Amino acid sequence: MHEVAKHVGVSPMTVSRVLNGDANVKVDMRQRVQAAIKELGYSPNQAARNLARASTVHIGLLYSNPSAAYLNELLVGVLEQSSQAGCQIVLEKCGTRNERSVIEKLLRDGVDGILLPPPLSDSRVALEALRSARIPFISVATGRPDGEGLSVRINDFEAASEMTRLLLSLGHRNIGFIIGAANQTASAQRHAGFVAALKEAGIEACPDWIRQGTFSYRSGLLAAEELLTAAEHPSAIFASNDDMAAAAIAVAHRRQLEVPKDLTIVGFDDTPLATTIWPALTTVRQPVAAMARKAIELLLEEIRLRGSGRTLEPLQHFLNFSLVVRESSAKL
Amino acid sequence: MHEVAKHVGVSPMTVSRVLNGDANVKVDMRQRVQAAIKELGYSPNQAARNLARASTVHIGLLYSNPSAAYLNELLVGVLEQSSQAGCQIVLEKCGTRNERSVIEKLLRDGVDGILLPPPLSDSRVALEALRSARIPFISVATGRPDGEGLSVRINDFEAASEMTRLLLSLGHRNIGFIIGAANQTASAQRHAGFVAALKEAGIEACPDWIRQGTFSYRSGLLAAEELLTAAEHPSAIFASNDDMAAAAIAVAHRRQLEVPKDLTIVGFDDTPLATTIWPALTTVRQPVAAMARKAIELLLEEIRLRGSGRTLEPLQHFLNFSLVVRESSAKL
DNA sequence: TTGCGAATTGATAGCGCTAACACATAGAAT
DNA sequence: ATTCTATGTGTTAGCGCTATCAATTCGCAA
Repeated sequence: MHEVAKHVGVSPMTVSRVLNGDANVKVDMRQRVQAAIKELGYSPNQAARNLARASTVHIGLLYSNPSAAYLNELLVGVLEQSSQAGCQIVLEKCGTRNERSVIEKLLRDGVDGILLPPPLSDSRVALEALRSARIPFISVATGRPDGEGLSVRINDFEAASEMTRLLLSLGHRNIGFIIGAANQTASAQRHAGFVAALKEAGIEACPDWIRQGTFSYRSGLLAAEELLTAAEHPSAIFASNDDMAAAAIAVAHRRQLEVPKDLTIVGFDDTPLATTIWPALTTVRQPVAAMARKAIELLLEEIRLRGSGRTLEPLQHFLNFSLVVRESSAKL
Repeated sequence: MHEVAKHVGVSPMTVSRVLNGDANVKVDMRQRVQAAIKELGYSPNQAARNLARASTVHIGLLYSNPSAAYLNELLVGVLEQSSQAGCQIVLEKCGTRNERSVIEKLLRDGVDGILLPPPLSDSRVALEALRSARIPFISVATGRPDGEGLSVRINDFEAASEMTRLLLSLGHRNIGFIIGAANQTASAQRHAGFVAALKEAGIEACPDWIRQGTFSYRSGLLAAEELLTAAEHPSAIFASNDDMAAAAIAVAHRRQLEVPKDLTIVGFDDTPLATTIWPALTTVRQPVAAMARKAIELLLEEIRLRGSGRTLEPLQHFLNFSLVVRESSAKL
């Protein structure tokens, strides 16, 4: 840092201020410092920053099994960003009934903020507990209505619409849909996106071909069973996540239906499962690692701001999804 | 730390020495200090240690997609241990052909040690590159013969034997086996464990019912297809990992065989997939998170030792596996 | 007994950064 | 013109720990 300071001809303190985004630095000063930082390839020593600040930021990561599919990629993103930002992650597993007590444990442990992956990001109890504790938190991949704190997500509605349009473009008109867990807002948005895209194409969604699931493989099995039992069944099934799509494939195979020759099946999320099974799933890719990184970044900003009395305004940060076409979909 | 020092009536330096396992501390002194540490609930500030040591230990974690099943749990363990130990993790993804270049990149980035999860832990190329670079490394879940550096693993042979004994105890005598990828030593050990347990029960393994797989779902599909096509098929199939077991279930269902009523299928690893599918897999649980923690711990020790010229002797650390009985297995 | 090396402990000086305050300078208000 | 405030920058003093070397103690041979 001294190098940088000398190079610009200022005191190290000014460099520090630039690094920490202090408001009281002249614009051209800031730019000169940033230029020097880049030129010298300087990167701050996190250990020293933490030591000088006399505290390391601790971020609680509350995860629960149901979202195990995300966890993998989420952790990759969290690990990257946290080691880069020099904050510590406190992992805590939590069931569906003990959110409150686990959150209280994290608070006792002195975490400075909490990261909430699904399905916790949609848990009323958890959100209530966090809000009343007035601790900064951010939810990942939730579909909560705007204005309720920080979140990082993709546009589930748009993603589902786009996937539906893909199915339509493949010639499918009779499309079955398996809705996700009712308690997760993303489910409703995906469902709405599906219906909207159909309507856009002048097709009325057939209620018989829409089944409620819970995001679990088991629920996918049941839903697909129903969809494929009818004398006349859809030519394509759009499941709200990969687990249920995988289940649908299993059911299809049991009924001697070839995928994708006799039936197109697509999923959502692009979890490892999508490429494990055969045929590999056509699905919607969520950039979970990137979402995790962004979430940590925003959360740290919020924590820093709170420390100085201010606060980040409610913000939904959207990341781009993408369609991944693999072997489970085909032209009708 | 000063508190502790005052409490014992020594200088902080002595406390530091105890913490770092310095050899030159009298035994009773060490004990008094440790007692005080425990009594006062003192825990060292990692940021300060890293700063004072003028360097943070960086551990490279080289992962490749094929082992995605482990990754999740592995990362949980890595995250916990690394934040506790105050070292930084450098994640690096690597394909099957570019091990060498990725390792070189990690070395250029200045990592102090490397953690090798499967299947990299069995890659000759990777091991060779690491050995010639003389960098500390540890492999997780490899079956390499003894005397080749550090590793943390379970006893694959024993685990497979025990699972086989479980199948035998359920009354199965005609047991099919799907071998794992030929290039991973754990595959051979699992296979050997299976054969040994059969022999122990006075049964000769039937070559027709042993198929080579590659740990992939796809290979499991092929192998199971062959095993179940024969007029007389086994009453149980033991797949060397969960992916292949899941594939075997899919094949069974396609052939209208109920699992476990008509066919018992068991896996190995207890990946998330085991509980995703239905019926949930009876499998062997590897404590991957614990293995990761232990690996980080050993690796740090080795790095520290190398710094002072010594070195940890080649060591295979074994952790306990366990059998997890779920719905995919039943009495004959 | 004296002396000497080894073993053990203490004192000092930072590691790289930032909080807190001190100090300029410029413009606004009086 | 004088005082005041806001803004920008520099100075000082650590954050909690460890490397290094100095100081002390101890055991034991001469």
